[in-house]
Amino acid sequence: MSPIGFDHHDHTRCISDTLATADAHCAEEGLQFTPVRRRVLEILLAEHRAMGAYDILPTLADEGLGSQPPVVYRALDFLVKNGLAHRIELLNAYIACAHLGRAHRPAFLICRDCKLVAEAENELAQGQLGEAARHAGFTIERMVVEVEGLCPACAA
Amino acid sequence: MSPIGFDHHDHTRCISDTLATADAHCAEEGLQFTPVRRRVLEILLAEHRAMGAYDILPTLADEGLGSQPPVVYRALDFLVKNGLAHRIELLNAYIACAHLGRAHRPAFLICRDCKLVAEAENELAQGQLGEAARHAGFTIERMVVEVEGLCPACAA
DNA sequence: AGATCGACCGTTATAACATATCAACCCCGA
DNA sequence: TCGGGGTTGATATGTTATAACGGTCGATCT
Repeated sequence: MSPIGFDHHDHTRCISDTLATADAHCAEEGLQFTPVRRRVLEILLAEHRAMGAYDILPTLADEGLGSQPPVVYRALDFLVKNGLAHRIELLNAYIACAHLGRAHRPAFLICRDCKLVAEAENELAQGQLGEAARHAGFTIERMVVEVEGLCPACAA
Repeated sequence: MSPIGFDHHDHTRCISDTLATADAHCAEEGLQFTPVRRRVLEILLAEHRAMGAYDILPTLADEGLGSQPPVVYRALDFLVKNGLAHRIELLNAYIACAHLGRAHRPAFLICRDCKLVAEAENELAQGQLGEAARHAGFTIERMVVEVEGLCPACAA
């Protein structure tokens, strides 16, 4: 699985495909993919960039889909819980999942300059860290792996 | 380097050693280890647990060392910048460095139950993720690795 | 149909975390 | 003794996140 985000790709396609996959996934799982939730995912998908809840809110409000923080946070919680989006802890922000449908432990490459975020795979649980955790008797439930740096475009 | 935090150890010693090392380090580097900064590190050292800025503030205020948020945040920034403390992004909180003096890329094991935090070493830059980043042309500057789960005591 | 339940949404208010700004202070070196 | 860098004090404000409560709507049971 290669990082998605910094490379060029057919983004219109990328959006519609992901939305379709999300529709299918929710139908399969019996999840309610409501207008607010769907629209928030759509807004996140517009760019491979993390957005804060308060960045999303005005768009939602313009469209009469809820104008108060809890509306966005509830939608984001739903998306994150069901693997349709991820939270970027370094930015206190959210991003659409780029590997929808595939089980994965995500790792993020975050450009500190243009704020673009790429999603890669982390193999950490298998490595020395997983070993150290097991040795310490620690039960791993969730891993946050975020790398800050410069994307190819901004490095140039 | 083994994770520090879940195991039993002579904590009084752990505190005084770290403070002494910090004193020496600051003297060497020509850093001003002022009363506020030293006291904040001391407060963080009291437990292997992450503390929010607003947890630290009252203690500081009681002692006449500043009673407003910027005072704590400035001290925390100093400690983090100089490797005396780390910020835990998952918790929006801060913890004293447990491997003071040794160059390291920290990884954290965070117990979601008792909030104890252990500091381990992350080997990520060498693994597949580092490889993927290089392949994507991404320049790594900072890595955040935080693992949430259950510590041995809470799992029992 | 009416009762009931669960999931979602709207709204108000507030909690928790963080920073901008400007003035005052202190030490040290020119 | 003057000036500059770094630190602190104080006020105000910005940003992110949640608690709490009530209303709506559709599904299900009787």
